[in-house]
Amino acid sequence: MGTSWADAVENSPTGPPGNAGIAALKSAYVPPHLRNRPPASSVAAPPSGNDGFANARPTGGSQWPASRPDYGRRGYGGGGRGSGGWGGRDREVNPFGKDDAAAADTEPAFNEQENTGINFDAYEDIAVETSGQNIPPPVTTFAEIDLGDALNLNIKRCKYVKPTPVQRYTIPISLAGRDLMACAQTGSGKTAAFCFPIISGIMRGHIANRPQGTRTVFPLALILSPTRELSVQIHEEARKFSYQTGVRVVVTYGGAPMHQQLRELERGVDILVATPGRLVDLLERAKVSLKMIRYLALDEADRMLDMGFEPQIRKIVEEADMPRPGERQTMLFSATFPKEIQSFHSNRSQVGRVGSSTGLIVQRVEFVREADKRSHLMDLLHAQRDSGIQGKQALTLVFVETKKGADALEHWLCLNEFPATTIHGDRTQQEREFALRSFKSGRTPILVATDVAARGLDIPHVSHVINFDLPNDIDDYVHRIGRTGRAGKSGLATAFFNEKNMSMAKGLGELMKEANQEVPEWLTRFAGRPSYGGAKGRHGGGRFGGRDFRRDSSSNRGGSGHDYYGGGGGGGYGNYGGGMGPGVSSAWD
DNA sequence: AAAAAAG
Repeated sequence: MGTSWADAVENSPTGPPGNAGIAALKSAYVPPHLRNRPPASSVAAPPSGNDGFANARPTGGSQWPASRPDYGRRGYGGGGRGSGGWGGRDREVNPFGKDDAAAADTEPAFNEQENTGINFDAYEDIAVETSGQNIPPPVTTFAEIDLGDALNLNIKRCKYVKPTPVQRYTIPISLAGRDLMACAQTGSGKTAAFCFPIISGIMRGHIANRPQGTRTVFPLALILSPTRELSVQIHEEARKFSYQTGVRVVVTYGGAPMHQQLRELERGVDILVATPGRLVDLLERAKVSLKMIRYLALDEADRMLDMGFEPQIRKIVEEADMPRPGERQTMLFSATFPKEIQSFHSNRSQVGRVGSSTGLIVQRVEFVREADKRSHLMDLLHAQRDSGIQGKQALTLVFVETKKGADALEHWLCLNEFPATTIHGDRTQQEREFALRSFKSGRTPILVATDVAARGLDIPHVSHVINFDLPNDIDDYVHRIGRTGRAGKSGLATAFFNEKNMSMAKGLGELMKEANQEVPEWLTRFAGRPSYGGAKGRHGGGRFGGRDFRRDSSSNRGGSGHDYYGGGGGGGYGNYGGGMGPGVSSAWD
């Protein structure tokens, strides 16, 4: 498999040694039965001197004071900074709405965690490993990192009391100007993890003047995500973090009229959140230039580096005017990373993993013949309706394989008086967004979805994920069930398994076993069949010919393993040495 | 083989 395009994303072939070193963290979710084991930490990668932006000069008299004494004044953002920032006449809408009344000073701290939606206690015991040379140490409080007054106030407004593990480890790394690759779910505070350093860096960094007198805009940071809804979600969060910092965040995505997005862009943009297709369009129309990009963040990075996105990502990262690696900071985030992506990083990489919330999900798998799926689904829905689970705030997400299948199932559910809606790529963007809102609000507490909803979407109160059709890739399964058990809450995931899913038997069984779930005997039996067992992982059934590295490393337990040492990306994976021995071979260990 | 992402 050609890796050069991904190398362009992540590596610096020409830069000085280590200049584009991917600093990251490695961590492992530790289920309750294995906790209280000391977290491993290894430092093995070659030096990474990518401090290109870490040592951004103090701003001196620039318009970007590290802290803004005027943050209390609404609608003021200090205009006149090229294409970025809020124009003086613009009034910045308060993204916190009425909640902001409680914003700062008087809010008592003791119950704030309640409101974050993140069950911090569930994260307390997560072991985190980092690997790489001279990794900045993790922090335990936001106070330890100087993000600036305005950003700190927004953190307070968000009612974040202390950083989540992914934030504790990645923020210092990012602030030090290092590239990183981190494995974590959105509900674990991932968006903040890459937004805080970007916002902080833009505020205090020295910003060269952006070209004037052109309608082209020059964002300083680019955040890419694989679906429109995810981009919208990231934008909403990023707006909160950047409120009254003077840093302007704009989102662009397809399926919506372009002129409105263009108007937003022309009002100034510092951080651009985008889906690849629309961004390519904007680049070709010269509406956007990437010349000034200092930060590139890929959310759901494994999907972004997937074959289907390759041409677009290549255009954006290689063929447009984006600064090369080493001249920009690159951050990759995903809940799963196939080993091929890791090998792209070669021996400069440091790969991380932060507690996936999968351990908080009860996983069940049931053998359901294709023809029985609907009635079985009906049984489940009836049961949870009767037991009151399907209240207003308990949502059920049903994944199916095809768009057509989604429509059909939604129709059937509605006929049977189950309030359902559907989201998939054949619906208009308006319909998609309406469906998502209707689901979130509980108006239609059943959402039938294709994989468009599998990744990254943070929907509170999804109590049940049903894999009506199982995916063909264990990573997709991990992403899908990650829609429940968000932010440290518990959730239920039910999968319908039948003879069409034999290729998943081994992977699913292993995954469930390692997550300390009850594995049906029949599934183990299927997994043991030589014709099915492990064919996928070993011979490349996945998109990358492999699976999430956690899974790979666990399948390497017995033997020849470690193909990542010699593997494709031109380099070792030696940094695994101390941190990822057999004893720590899996996320679920 | 399917889904997503431009119109």
